[in-house]
Amino acid sequence: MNASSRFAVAVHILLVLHINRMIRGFDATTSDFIAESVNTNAVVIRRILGMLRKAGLVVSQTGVGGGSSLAKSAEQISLENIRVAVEDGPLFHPHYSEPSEECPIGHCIQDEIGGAIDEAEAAVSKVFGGKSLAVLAEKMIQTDEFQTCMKEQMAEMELQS
Amino acid sequence: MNASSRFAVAVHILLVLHINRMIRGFDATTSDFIAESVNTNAVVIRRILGMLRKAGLVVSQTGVGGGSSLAKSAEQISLENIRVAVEDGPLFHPHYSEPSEECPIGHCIQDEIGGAIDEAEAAVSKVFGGKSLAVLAEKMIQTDEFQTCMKEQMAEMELQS
DNA sequence: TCTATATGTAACTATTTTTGTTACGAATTA
DNA sequence: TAATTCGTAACAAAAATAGTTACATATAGA
Repeated sequence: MNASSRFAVAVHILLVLHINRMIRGFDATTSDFIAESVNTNAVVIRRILGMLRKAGLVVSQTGVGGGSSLAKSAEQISLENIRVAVEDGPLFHPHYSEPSEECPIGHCIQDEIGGAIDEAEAAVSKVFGGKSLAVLAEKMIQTDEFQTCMKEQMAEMELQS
Repeated sequence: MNASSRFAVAVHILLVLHINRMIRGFDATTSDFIAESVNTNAVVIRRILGMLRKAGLVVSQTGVGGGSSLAKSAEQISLENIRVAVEDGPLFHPHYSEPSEECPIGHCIQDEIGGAIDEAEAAVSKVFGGKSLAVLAEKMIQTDEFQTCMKEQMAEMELQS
């Protein structure tokens, strides 16, 4: 593996916020709730929520009844917005620890390879930029798997209340 | 930063092999020579050369006068060939440590996000697949920086012999 | 105002990945 | 046989990521 899992987790987090508001009618979702869905520690979730907050994708509130929710509509949030918010730096290293100054190749290579890398990154941005959280959620909601699982959960919640 | 620097180093290595054969007339280049250009340990270079060998991009020979050289023409080697040879696994994690089975989102998210990631990877492959080592080298050779630096080096080599 | 609930963040540990280094056997040339 | 050169194992060092505990701060509501 190459990159961190923050991107995938961030998408998961935002999907939970979106779906909780759309389907379950929650105004805000707590980091504990999200942590259970992702199956990790709530602090890990809060860390990523912090990055998403800085990027203006979510808002959070402390205290009773607090939690996080989307700062914009799901149509206005692209996967590229999410990626940029949580993955820092380029997809590929354009260089490494100081190539030799004496060698003509070491000297010039970084510009050449850098250009190719920039193109690749632009291509990734275009793909992710064209996919909104809303569309992703829509596709997910329509799967049988999701419908079945959601029904079970809602039924459980009814019983408990 | 996100990924390893192996890709950039591998491109550097192959450029050295190509240019040493084209310009300097070397049949094979030693890992020590490459290591000086990249400015790292020769074992690091041999490790990456091993991956490039497995991918059929270079051939190596032990013993006096040995070293490595390109297994194909530089026109037949694309940046994508190089990337695949040295970077394992996907550019992005499609998932992370087991999301909750009970949560409908954790349950379904991986397929949805996986599709987007596959598209992004395909875009990267296309960009890198369209760039050959030969074209990269050609561009580099034509820079003033390279020409100046190369002349100096060749002059030094004349003096020494 | 007091209490329960949540966040925000620092600090620390553990794990994994990558890189650097030493060492040495095997292959090759002269 | 001697001098090179590779291939690879073994280990150390460094960096990035993820997980955990702890606690100050903010908020809602009794």
